[in-house]
Amino acid sequence: MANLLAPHGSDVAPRGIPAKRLAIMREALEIFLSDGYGAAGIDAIATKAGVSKQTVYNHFGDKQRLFLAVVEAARAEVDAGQSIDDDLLRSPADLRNDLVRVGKQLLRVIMDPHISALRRLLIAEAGRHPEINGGCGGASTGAAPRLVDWLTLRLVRLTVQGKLDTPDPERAAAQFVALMVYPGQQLTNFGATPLTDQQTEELASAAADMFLRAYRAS
Amino acid sequence: MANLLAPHGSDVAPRGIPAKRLAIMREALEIFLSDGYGAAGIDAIATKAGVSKQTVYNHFGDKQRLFLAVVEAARAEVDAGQSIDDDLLRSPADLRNDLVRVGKQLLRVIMDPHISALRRLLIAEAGRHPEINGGCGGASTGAAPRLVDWLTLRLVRLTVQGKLDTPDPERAAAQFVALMVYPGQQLTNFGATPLTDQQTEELASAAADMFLRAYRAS
Amino acid sequence: MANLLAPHGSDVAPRGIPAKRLAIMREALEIFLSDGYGAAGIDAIATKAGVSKQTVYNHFGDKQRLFLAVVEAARAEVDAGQSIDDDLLRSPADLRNDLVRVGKQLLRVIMDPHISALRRLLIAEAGRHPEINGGCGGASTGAAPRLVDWLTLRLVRLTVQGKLDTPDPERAAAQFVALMVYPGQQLTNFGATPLTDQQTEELASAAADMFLRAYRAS
Amino acid sequence: MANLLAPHGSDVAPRGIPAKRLAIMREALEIFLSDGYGAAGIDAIATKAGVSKQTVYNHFGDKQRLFLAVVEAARAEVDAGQSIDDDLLRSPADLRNDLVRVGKQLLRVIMDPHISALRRLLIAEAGRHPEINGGCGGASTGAAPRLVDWLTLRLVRLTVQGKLDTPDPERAAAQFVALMVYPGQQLTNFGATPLTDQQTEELASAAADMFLRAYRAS
DNA sequence: GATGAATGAGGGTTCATTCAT
DNA sequence: AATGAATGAACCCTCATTCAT
Repeated sequence: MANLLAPHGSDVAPRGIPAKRLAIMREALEIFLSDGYGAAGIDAIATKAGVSKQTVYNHFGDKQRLFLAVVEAARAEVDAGQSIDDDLLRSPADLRNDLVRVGKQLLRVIMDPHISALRRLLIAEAGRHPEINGGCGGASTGAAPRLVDWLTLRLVRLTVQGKLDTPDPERAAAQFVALMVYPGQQLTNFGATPLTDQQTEELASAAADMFLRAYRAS
Repeated sequence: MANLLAPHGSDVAPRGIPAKRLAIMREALEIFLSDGYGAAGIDAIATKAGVSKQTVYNHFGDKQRLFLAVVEAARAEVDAGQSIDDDLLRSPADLRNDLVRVGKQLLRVIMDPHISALRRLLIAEAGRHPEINGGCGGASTGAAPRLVDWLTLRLVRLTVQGKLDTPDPERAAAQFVALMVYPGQQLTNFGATPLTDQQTEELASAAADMFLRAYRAS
Repeated sequence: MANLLAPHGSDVAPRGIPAKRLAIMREALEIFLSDGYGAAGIDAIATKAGVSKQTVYNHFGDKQRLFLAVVEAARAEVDAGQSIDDDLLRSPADLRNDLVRVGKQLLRVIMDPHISALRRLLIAEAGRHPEINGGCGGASTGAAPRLVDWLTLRLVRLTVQGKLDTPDPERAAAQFVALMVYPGQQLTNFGATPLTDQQTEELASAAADMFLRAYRAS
Repeated sequence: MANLLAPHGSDVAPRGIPAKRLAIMREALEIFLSDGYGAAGIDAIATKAGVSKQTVYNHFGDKQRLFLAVVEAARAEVDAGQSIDDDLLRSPADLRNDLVRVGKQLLRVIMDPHISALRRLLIAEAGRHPEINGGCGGASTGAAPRLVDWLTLRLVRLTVQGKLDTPDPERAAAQFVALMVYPGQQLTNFGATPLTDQQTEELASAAADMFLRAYRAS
């Protein structure tokens, strides 16, 4: 995996991607994230990547295509990297406790500074670069479809086990995410400022509490 | 009120704000919203407002201060303009029905194209312009604190009436908003594409259902 | 008159044309003439004119419009500046001698290095800048319609006087010009190398001789 | 012969010229003619010729040498291709008629769009590329020395036959050409716009008429 | 002989900003 | 309070050219 968001250490070109191309993408992502599309300068990207400006153009054609390539790669990497401790919610002794722990992990993943920055960038440029959305709806803005899928599976199992009563498990999973993430984004300006541990705890708790009030098997 | 988001009709300067200053702010907002801060050009703003470029500088000092002034005014206007039908959830015969109607109105307000565009702009620039947040936390990014306050009041009353059981009404209100708005933003790329009537209906229904499962008085 | 082709002395703005604008035009003409449109650089023009590059753009919009403005002004100046000794061919004692002297003056005007350079530029860019021709046909490429008119008048008068027999004086005038100018251009690569005095003499003589053989009254 | 100006059909390399070299020259000529030397891009030439940019450099060294090679080949081809119906002016029953027909053929050859484009290019770049003129004077700018030679021969013969009286047949031939070609170039901006049939007819007639007035044997 | 990758310099153009009036 | 003219820096992009293969 390309590891675009990693520190600049690993110069190994992963998928046969030439090292220079990778370097360009890494620096481009960093600059796009911090400056936005409009204020990002090809010159700065090239310099930071240690290549000539024209090399950037040889590889990507123009600024917009560079942007799209970088964003696509970053999104793929984010999607691939998200995961939650697989032991949770499997056969929980303390259901609320597991829910809270899942919630905290979800928040840590979704509110991760790099991911949040990417999300802010995507939100900002969505209107100006329609190609940015691969038809997959809002999921593309950096939400966590894979996490929702993972959670859905767990809810189905818990419902079968008689511990929950979720008439529509996928919807319930999405609701659990919404209950935490939305206020989390409000509190942090979409990740611009970090979420404290205490806030994380409170958000996860509140979400778990409402979730259990609504869906715990009676 | 300045009416920045209104069509260019009313040339009357409201609160003693000079007409030219108002024109500048109006056009600046429009351009900032459509192009973003970085790509917006003072020249274009001045031209569209029918004034000299230097007049813009005379009034606002520089681009950043113009941006902040415009954003602040727009936010104030948005905050002042949000309202919900005051008859709802007062003493509802059909509680779920009222909740759904409140939800739909909330969605219409929050997902309004102008407001969404402003929110996207704020999210995009939040990291680059720290002054944008006046210490009021996430609320400033276009959420609806007033709406939450309004809803909290209703929930308190309904709980007193014995129709609901909300241990923390303010939290419950915020949760109700989150349940609708978060998926709404996901579906529409934060308002870049409009929400259909059917989607609105479904989001409000799903939120009301979960809300009632969690908080209806037993 | 703007005096674009003159040495850089006279900083007086003639027709209310601002001095900087005039300086830009003067240097632009010089660079366009020596480098051609494509190779001419706005940067060099601005520097030589002692202004900022942006000032050039403020005045002329873009390179093409600058080019057209400069060419138009130069052409107007050339058209206004061409003249021939008015005593010639008035009531000539020695018709051939006057014809030769007119021919030599014509050649000197038409083969003037500055004018030739302008003509080469116009010829080179005619295909790429259609606006360059003001509908006046080939005359616009730097030929000498005014000189032809002047000569036509003389031929009419001489025919009336019975000294010539020109059935179509305007055509005869144009023919006299063609007889000299065409070989003159061939010999000098359209003015890129100067015409020697001897060549001038021979061309004028040959043209006069043929002209008289064709049109002298019998 | 290289057939540079022909449509891209014949891929046979004629004189042992490698096919790729020929393709490069062909496309280079086309681009030089349409864009001029300065605006022509090696990249575009290589792409259109279906070779790598470096191949162009391997063959021609640099842009200037490519330009000179191409121009030289094109000029050779033009010189070789010009010819006039050999029956004309041999022993004409109607001298004026033959002269007019010769004039029209001359005009068609000299005002041919490809040849005119080449002439404009040569005129434009003559000042910047001194090597362009192989010491052969004005003939190099696309005039028709071979045609003048051909015509001279005819005039000598007609003078011997007593039908004409040309004291200097070569000069007379050049004059005949000048009388047509110069106004033809003026009318068409040196071939940028085509000459109509009627214009051709008129030019040839006028030239023939003056020519006969001057040189018909009395 | 042919290529893809890379380069430094420069292209035209627009930026936010200031000065004189 | 408002303007037109001017600026230096930076923008994205393309140029002719070379190196390693």
